[in-house]
Amino acid sequence: MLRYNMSIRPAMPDAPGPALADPAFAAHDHTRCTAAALAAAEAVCAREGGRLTPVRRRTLTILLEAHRALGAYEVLSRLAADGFGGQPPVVYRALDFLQARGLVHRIRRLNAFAACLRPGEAHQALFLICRGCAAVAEAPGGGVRASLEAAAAATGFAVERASLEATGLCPACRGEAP
Amino acid sequence: MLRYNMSIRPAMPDAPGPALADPAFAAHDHTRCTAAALAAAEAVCAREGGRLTPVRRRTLTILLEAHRALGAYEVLSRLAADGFGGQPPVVYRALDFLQARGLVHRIRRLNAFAACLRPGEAHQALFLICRGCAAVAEAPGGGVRASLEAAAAATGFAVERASLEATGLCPACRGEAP
DNA sequence: GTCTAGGATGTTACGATATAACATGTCAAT
DNA sequence: ATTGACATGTTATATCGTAACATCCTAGAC
Ligand SMILES: [Zn+2]
Ligand SMILES: [Zn+2]
Ligand SMILES: [Zn+2]
Ligand SMILES: [Zn+2]
Repeated sequence: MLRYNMSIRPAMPDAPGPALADPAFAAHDHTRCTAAALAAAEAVCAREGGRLTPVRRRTLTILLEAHRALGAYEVLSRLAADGFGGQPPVVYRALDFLQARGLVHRIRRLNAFAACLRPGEAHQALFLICRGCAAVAEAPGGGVRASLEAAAAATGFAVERASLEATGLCPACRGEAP
Repeated sequence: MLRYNMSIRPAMPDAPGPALADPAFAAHDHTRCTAAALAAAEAVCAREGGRLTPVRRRTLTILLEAHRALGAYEVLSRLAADGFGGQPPVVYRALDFLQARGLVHRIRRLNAFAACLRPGEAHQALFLICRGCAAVAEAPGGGVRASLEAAAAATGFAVERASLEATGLCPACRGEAP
């Protein structure tokens, strides 16, 4: 198990903006999770239909490699740098495709997108956004989702999709700035 | 108890867009809840500081009277029609003020704002957004919030604010289009 | 009453995010 | 080869949100 900031992206401050999205602010082997996610993406497309075309694949790998939440225009500029069309619809369409298959999540509080860390598995994402370091973690939100459905059922509402996002302080930032 | 569409806004189709925000898709006396919310707003300002100036008061009553989620520019155009400044910062500042005091909620999935239905009471809002009729209900989300905090605690994350929003079908629309 | 400092509002200008609409291209099945 | 479905490229524009600065109002100090 590798410490993310120590070994995976040692010399890439990568400017400010929404940051890391890892399982729960915990370290992990990033190259491995990227490869796994890409393989899962192929499998999902094979199963659910739709082709993982070059733009779509590149969009996904951009999000996986960045390993943090990126704005659509940030993704777009990287796509353009790689020779793909540089207009907004290109990236929004790719993101739509990936979102529809659960390979990418949208984080509404940030107007940003992040690669899913559990592609292929049915799950409810819960995003924890640190206001100290801008890190974003995708945590399992199954329990929260169940609780939400119970609350909704009390009013007769049938939940189809839920967005669960919280802001606060990650473990590291709690120590620094309590 | 009055049936909202029958007696409160009988002749006002009010165009499409995000719709009603009532306690749980249930009917209620709207003039009463508007007056109560305004009184609560005065009390909150007296207690927490800040003045409920004309623009701010009017912004709040616009949301209360619309009784649904409104985009900032929708609110703005109504403010302008009432003689208040017609520039975006006017409405965004008023909305910021009201949000900071819990008198208005922001609904991120809709890029819209709705008057709080429990002003003055500490509470976690849970928004239920119907994809059939675009109605929006603010339900009590205390239980969901507790569940979310438990999930976050498992990763050492300290939750400060949470947005809980679900899309699905309201009771009425479930019957019509199951 | 005047002065003054902080807060509130008005206004210009711009930045950031997202989509509509249409043209073009690709590919696999007939 | 033809065709139809899907995918991409491109132009233009819609929608949402903020920075920065000028002006004004108001409450307390004197
Ligand atoms: Zn996920
Ligand atoms: Zn942090
Ligand atoms: Zn509320
Ligand atoms: Zn409905």
